[in-house]
Amino acid sequence: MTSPDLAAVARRAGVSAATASRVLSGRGPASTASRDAVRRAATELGYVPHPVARRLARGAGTRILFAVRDRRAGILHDPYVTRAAAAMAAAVDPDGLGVTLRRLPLAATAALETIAADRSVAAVVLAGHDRDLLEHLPTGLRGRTAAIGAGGTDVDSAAGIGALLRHLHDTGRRRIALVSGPRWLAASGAPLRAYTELTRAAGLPSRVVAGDFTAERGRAAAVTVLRRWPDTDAIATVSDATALGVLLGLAAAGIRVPQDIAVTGFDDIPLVSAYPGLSTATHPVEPIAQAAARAALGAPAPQRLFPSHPVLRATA
Amino acid sequence: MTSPDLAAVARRAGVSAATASRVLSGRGPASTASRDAVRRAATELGYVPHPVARRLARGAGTRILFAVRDRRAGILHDPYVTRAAAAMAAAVDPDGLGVTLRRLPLAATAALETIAADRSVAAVVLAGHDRDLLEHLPTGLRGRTAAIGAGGTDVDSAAGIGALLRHLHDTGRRRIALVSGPRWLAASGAPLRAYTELTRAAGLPSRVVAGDFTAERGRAAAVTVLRRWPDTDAIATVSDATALGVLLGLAAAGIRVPQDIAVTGFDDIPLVSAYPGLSTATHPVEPIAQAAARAALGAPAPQRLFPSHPVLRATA
DNA sequence: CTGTTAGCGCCTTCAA
DNA sequence: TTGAAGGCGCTAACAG
Repeated sequence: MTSPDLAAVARRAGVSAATASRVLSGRGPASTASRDAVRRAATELGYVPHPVARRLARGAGTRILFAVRDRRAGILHDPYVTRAAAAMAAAVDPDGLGVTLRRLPLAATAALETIAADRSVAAVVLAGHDRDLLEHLPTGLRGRTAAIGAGGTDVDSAAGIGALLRHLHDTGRRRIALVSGPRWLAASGAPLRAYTELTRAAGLPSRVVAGDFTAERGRAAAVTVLRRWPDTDAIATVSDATALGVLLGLAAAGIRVPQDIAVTGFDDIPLVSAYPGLSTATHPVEPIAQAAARAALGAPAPQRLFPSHPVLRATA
Repeated sequence: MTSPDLAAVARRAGVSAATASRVLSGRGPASTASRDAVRRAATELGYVPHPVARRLARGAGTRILFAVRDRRAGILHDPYVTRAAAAMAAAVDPDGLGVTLRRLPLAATAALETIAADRSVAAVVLAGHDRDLLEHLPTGLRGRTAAIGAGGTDVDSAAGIGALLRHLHDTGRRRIALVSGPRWLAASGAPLRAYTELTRAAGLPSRVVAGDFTAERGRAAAVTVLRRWPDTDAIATVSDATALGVLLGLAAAGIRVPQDIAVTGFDDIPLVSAYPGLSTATHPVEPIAQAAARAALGAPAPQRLFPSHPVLRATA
């Protein structure tokens, strides 16, 4: 009842364990004859390599570490993070690997050194990084690290948010505010640049408030916008959560959406955007996370930037 | 720069590797003297056991498999699943393990056999199971499997939903419908029983429609309820997603919430329940998932049933 | 292209 | 209580 090992396969195929290993792992040469013999023996015996033994022998780890840099301890409960983690956990299943989730503080260098020394870690997927972090990766992590977000596998947020901004402009909005992402985050750059370019090109005023992807900050941002620029007629945000907070803030102030102020989100999270009829743009988190996991494991990255499409509903 | 191995620790402590192993793994006898010597040597060298080697030697796997039984392929994108998976991924980090996510078809026996034979799997956490599945676990999985939901670690949904139903009754609702979970799911039983008991005790009519935790089915269920029992004055559901669908369905029919019909959800998902002001009950998914993961790994289960508290907002 | 020989790092009988 | 020896299952360097 115990599964056969490599030796059994080799014996049955009439070759040495080394040859069987070469054939089955696809590393190293092997004649067609022995290749066939080994393959046949393997299927006949129902041989399945032991992933743990394999990893140990190769000196490779057995898990992907999804490291999320953020100042909030609760970041690991964030829908974006949980979705990405789950997608990776499903993606690495065929490889016999697992996924571990860990938060990194903003000053993450020391933590990365620790990770580099952890022999159970096969590869690392980084999120919430800034430029500096990517450029100063520990030597031991180079070649087995991938990033989700700016500089790595990412959604084309500039295109998605750009399209929303253009829609706002096309529908007559002229005083558009943006609730952006936090400054410490590299990924905050692209949407901000898209906004800056568009407002400048269209001769619109620039009204930016920094958010942090939470609804709470969105709400506060809405208040700030109303106070600083009372004639604002649209508020674009960089996440559905932020947009939800903005909606709550506007509702509390008795402002009608979209009549008085239009609102857009970003992410198109199914349950979140459906109810308020949030106008937003898609964010294929799962494919991105899977691509990042594969890239971290050494697969050639087929795609760096995943498209984002506007989804217009009721709020803009 | 390469980390020290057990042999190095043993050498420095003046004992054999076997003794060092016994001390550091906490298995097997060791004199106080050698115990101290080994411990000191280990900390001095900054020794960290190699998780993969350890697991191989013990014949244990390196990952927890979170197996979710469901008929929908998209179940792995469900917020409940992703939250649980992420929580486990964070929880097993200290053990050097990882988490893998996999869907199981309703007829899951064969899949479980495969899992039992997978030597990379240290333990299994099961969700979406029915009674039969738990009772017919493959031998190889017994002792290293835990379940989330009925019969395992679970939220006290009967209490949470019971409290909501009582609230509905207390506020004058007398024709309360329930959109339940799917019949093939063991966890659907508790809320249904709570509903049945309450309606019977209060002499109310029983109006049950089966849902499946999706908003789409919630919407359909609302339509069904309106058609079959037009005088319904409250609709309780077993998930926020379902409740959202119900809200959308009622809105489409021009029905006012809560004036005409009150609506309750279950889960209290932050972003989801906030905007419509959904009245719901809490569901501590993360603690439950962590407890299940620990239980699967052999830790004594400290708690089987986690409390659920009603959260009253605008819809009921 | 192939087999032999050593590991990978730890755990676990077994005899002392 | 301890050490020696032999795995766990597979891979990699090295002759041949």
